Amino acid sequence: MPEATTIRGTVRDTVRGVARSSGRGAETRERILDAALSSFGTIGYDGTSLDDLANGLGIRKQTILYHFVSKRGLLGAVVDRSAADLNAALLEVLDGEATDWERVEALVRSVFRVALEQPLLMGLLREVSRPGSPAAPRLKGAMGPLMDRAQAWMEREMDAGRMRRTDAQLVLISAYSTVVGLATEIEVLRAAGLEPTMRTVATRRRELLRFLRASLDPQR
Amino acid sequence: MPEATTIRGTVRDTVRGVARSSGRGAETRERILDAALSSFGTIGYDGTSLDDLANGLGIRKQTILYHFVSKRGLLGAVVDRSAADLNAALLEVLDGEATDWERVEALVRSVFRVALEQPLLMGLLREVSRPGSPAAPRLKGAMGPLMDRAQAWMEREMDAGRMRRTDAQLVLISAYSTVVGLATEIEVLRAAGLEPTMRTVATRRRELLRFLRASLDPQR
DNA sequence: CAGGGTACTTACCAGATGGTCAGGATAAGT
DNA sequence: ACTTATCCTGACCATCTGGTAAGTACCCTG
Repeated sequence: MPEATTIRGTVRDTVRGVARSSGRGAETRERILDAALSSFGTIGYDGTSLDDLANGLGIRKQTILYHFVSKRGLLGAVVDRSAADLNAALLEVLDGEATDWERVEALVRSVFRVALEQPLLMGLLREVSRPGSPAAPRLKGAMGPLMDRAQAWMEREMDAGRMRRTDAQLVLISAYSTVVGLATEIEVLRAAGLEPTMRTVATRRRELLRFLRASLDPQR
Repeated sequence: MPEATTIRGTVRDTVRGVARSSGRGAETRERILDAALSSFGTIGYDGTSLDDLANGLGIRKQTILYHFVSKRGLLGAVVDRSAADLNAALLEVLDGEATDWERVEALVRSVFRVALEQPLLMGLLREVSRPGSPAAPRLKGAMGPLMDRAQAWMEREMDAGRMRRTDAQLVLISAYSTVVGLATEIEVLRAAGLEPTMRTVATRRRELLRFLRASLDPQR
């Protein structure tokens, strides 16, 4: 399943640490990561077999293991890359000049843009957010610092009276769940025979913004 | 993992069709279903091994296969029973005397009550709502008629001018996703080291009601 | 052209998985 | 006492799983 390979990699290559030898193998490596993201995000980690993954790529399973050592290693790499994508999108906003509510709005729009470009990524997040997932700690490690930074910023805003005082972490988790829930919603839509449109996603985004405004806006 | 076996089965036994011979084996059958629901809803269908399931029950794997023929059969039975639980809760409201907005509110409260009593059920729904799931058609078959009925009712309300005219199916799917998303949210909360409280769930419920009101309330 | 690293493959394996088959135990019916 | 049906189990198996070991082909560099 080619799965609409959406335009990726704008920022990624400069972000990812090792930068990989960039020889011929880098392309294969990238193709494996794409296919793995797709598979993990839809049929899940346990449901994914390395043989199937390799066959779908016209490659031998051992090639995957050569690049990523183990199945868990592959999952780890996929999570790292995806987290880097999300981080890049969010950092762009956090380092931008938008302030107060504008910044919140920019953050939400940024995340939803990523979700639209790479719907599979949401599926991966959902898969990996489960407590038993082998990559749960890794995700936490990759996304945690950013979440902490966002939380700290929110609390500073609260101290300054520009945000209503609430549990910042709870609000963040709620927002995270909403975004990840997009994956479920899209799948349910498809199961019901409806192709998800921009409108359905926009509705969710509007609802999230409304929730955030109600939680954070200092006046009322 | 005993997993807080919550009070189940009030209505179920009268609902489930076959009623099973109710001999000695019925108890074992029920215990298997409980354990399977727990396992499928947390570590997923693929992540569940019949051997582990059986060991956890102090039983041999063949006993499971005797009762449910195959692993898919077991999943099907779990889905059927869970769908029956949900159906019973919803039918109670749909056959009740509440009307208009009161009825919507009663439906939402009813579903959230079930979600609170049986959090595992939401995990199962999420697992089974995925396109590749072997039980996806079964879930559709079990829940579809009720959804259709709800949709038809909403459209009658719209025709009568008691509800704002929108895409009823889309609203229903959105609500469904929100409820199922509870499973994800609870897991993320736990992963963040927070024990989910009544408050977090209540917030979600309030948000869903707000969304429904905004979508359906005829006056603005 | 020798040597070494990179990319990928064939051959192979130990363990786990879902599933089959042939029973054994117990209780109920005749 | 004989049968029958229900419930459960041990022995066994084909297949698939992730993973290892040992190559092969292809660069590049000295």
